[in-house]
Amino acid sequence: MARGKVQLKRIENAVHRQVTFCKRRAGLLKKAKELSVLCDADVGVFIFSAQGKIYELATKGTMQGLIERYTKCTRGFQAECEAAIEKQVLDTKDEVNIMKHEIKLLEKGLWSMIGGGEGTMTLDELHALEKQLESWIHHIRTTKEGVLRAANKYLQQKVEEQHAFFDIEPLMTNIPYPLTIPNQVYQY
Amino acid sequence: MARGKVQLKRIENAVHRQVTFCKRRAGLLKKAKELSVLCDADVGVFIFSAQGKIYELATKGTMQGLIERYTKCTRGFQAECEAAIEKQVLDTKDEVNIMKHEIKLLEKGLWSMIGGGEGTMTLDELHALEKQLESWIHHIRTTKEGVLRAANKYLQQKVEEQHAFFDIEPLMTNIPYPLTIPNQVYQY
DNA sequence: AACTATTTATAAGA
DNA sequence: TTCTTATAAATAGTT
Repeated sequence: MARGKVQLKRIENAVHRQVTFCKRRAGLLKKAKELSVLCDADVGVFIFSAQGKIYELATKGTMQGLIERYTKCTRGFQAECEAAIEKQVLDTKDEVNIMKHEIKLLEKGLWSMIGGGEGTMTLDELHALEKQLESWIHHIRTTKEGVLRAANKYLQQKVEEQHAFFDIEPLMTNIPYPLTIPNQVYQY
Repeated sequence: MARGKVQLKRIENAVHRQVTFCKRRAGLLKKAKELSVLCDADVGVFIFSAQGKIYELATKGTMQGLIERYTKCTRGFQAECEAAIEKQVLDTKDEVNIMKHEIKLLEKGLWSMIGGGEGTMTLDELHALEKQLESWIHHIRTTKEGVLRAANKYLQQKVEEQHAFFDIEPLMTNIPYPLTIPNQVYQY
């Protein structure tokens, strides 16, 4: 703004442009500070140079603080961003649910194959099923000696508990029970 | 800057301050735009008036875009937020992977049942399968009183068998297999 | 909101 | 970069 009007377009000469950038950058930050002081305003300015370097000014607190304040007040755009993220998360959760369903189906397949039962089972069917499971476990346990021995240790304790626990009156019912298979997360 | 030097301090007269705010605000945003055009820089400016109103300028894209860029370069608070979101996503993906593993396990178990053998299963897989079976049994035994009572009758027999079974090889081993059986509450 | 006297910012040169 | 200086631009006080 001196010794020549300025054309409002990119300065082609690189040196000239760099010099102008330094000067005007300083001027802009100075103006920002003046505005904040004179008029009791809070101003945030950040400048990315063409080389990617950042110059910034926050007239109150930190730039992050001002940004948070800005974002809180603005809400509109960021809400969309968050909605997009949320959607992605929900999509993934949908995928999880689909997989859970798949797991249920597989488990049901196992159930059906083992017990031959449908959605509800009678007590006798449950008995049979449990026997099947027991035998399957037994089969697994006898497969590997190490597994077997380790299982023994557990079951010897368990048997004690079962004695105490199951010594209740052994009444029978024929109420059919809905068969829901737990979704279990395994730990090793 | 005209007809009197300016004191760099808050303008006390409210009207005067408001007028100056309007003028200088416009000037600041103009300077910011000029800087960006002339020097090929990206500038973000936001101004909170004393009344809490926001005035802003983003010379490229949106203010949010610039803020994100700023934050990425700065590695500040938002990085933590993004990390938290990322963690949530990764946790969900972990869950997916666990479920995929579970599906494989079930498929394998199913296949073994069909094929009549478990020769292709690893020890760990056997363990997991066993846990699943245990949990199912546990489910059967604890879910409904009727089931429990029915199970009692069976288990009272079973306990005898187990006694006989475990009396064969009653000694402990120190093989470190994880043997915790999930004590799980099932929902319907 | 317009005007204008001045101050301030800064383009060009060194 | 920094300084200098002529000049453009911004704006304080006024209307």
